Amino acid sequence: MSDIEAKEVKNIIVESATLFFSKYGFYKTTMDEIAQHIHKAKGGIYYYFKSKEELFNEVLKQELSNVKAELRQVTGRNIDPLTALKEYMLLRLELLNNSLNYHETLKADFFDKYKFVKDVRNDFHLFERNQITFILEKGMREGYLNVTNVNSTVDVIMMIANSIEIPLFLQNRYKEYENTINELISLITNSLSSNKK
Amino acid sequence: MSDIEAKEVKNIIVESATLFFSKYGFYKTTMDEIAQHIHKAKGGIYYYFKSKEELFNEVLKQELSNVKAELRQVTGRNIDPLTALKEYMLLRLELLNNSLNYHETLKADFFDKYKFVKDVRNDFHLFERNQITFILEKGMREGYLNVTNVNSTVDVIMMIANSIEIPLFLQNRYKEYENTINELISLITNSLSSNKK
DNA sequence: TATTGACTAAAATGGTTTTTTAGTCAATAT
DNA sequence: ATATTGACTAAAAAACCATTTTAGTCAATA
Repeated sequence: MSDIEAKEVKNIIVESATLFFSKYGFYKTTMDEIAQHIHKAKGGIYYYFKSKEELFNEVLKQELSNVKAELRQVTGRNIDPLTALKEYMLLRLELLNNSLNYHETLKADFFDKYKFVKDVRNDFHLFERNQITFILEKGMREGYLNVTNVNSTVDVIMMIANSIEIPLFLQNRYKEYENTINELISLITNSLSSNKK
Repeated sequence: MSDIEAKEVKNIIVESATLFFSKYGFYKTTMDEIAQHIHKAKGGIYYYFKSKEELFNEVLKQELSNVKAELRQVTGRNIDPLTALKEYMLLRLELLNNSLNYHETLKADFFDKYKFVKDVRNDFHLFERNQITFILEKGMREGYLNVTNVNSTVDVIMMIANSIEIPLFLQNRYKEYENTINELISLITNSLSSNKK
């Protein structure tokens, strides 16, 4: 079979897997139901993926890949850095709030049992670090921002962004915190802003 | 027996309970070992506390009461509000990092199973809200701070403070994040600072 | 009022069997 | 060769049952 068709099948598997992993999570999803849903034998999945973990990893990778693509659009636009940072943070939270497989990797039991998602998570963290660094450095060049140490500031923003994920996504406080998130972002941008105006 | 002696026994029970709860946590601690440790019959504990949960609640209450007492000293001192806020946040984290029973209430399984610690937690949150509000309002009066809405700002600070607890205390990232915490506090104070100097 | 210790009911634990499920592989089809 | 199948295995999960532990009670007692 041709490469294109092979890629098709692989994609179909991932699509089906995404469906089930998103709905039932990693544990409650069986390889059999993923296979049955696409009218294939379970063994076939193992022709494309060497394990359930690797399949989940691929699903997670694609999920975050979509998030990255959307976030890149914010960084790409030519707007002032404070607005960019604000929009980046808001969009980031909204997108991740809908990333159900990413949520699974935040859960405590998943966290220490499964190291196999580490690479995808690290990749995403690195991506975000780069995006935020890019925004801040642009802001510095153009005089909108006044930051003594960009790296340290990025560290702080990353720490905050990552820390609020658990209350927001796992404890279902997204609605409750909605207003405060806006204030949080204002506090951050206010702190970084030079008084150039 | 006199009130004083009764209070003594109650305190002894709480002391013993603190010992075991701190070491083994709520689940792994038995009422029997608490009783045996003070050479009393288990039934006796139920003369002073109506349940294991109530006893744990009392232990938690005292633990947080100590934290509150130490934090009040920061707020009480007559220093400039930015320094106060900084010291408050740092001390808060250090004290809570050592509050093992408080940590237990942060754990996911505890979180949704046990509502009985809700009051103590709410009380502590209210206390902190008051302390931070006090610092900010003092700062406003004296012209050190420039905050459009004190309540919203307190919301943000509370959200950040509470959010970082899980990575810090449950995921053991205290050391890893130590430098970043200082930067975080600088970011906050920098944002709130008027340019009075 | 305070304390005891035997008591109960419910939950936790341990061990065993059964079922489910991830992963393999030889056979087969394309 | 490249895919796909479905029966197979080993291991994990679930279900089951017996036993033990433990939270909580209470009548007796100091």
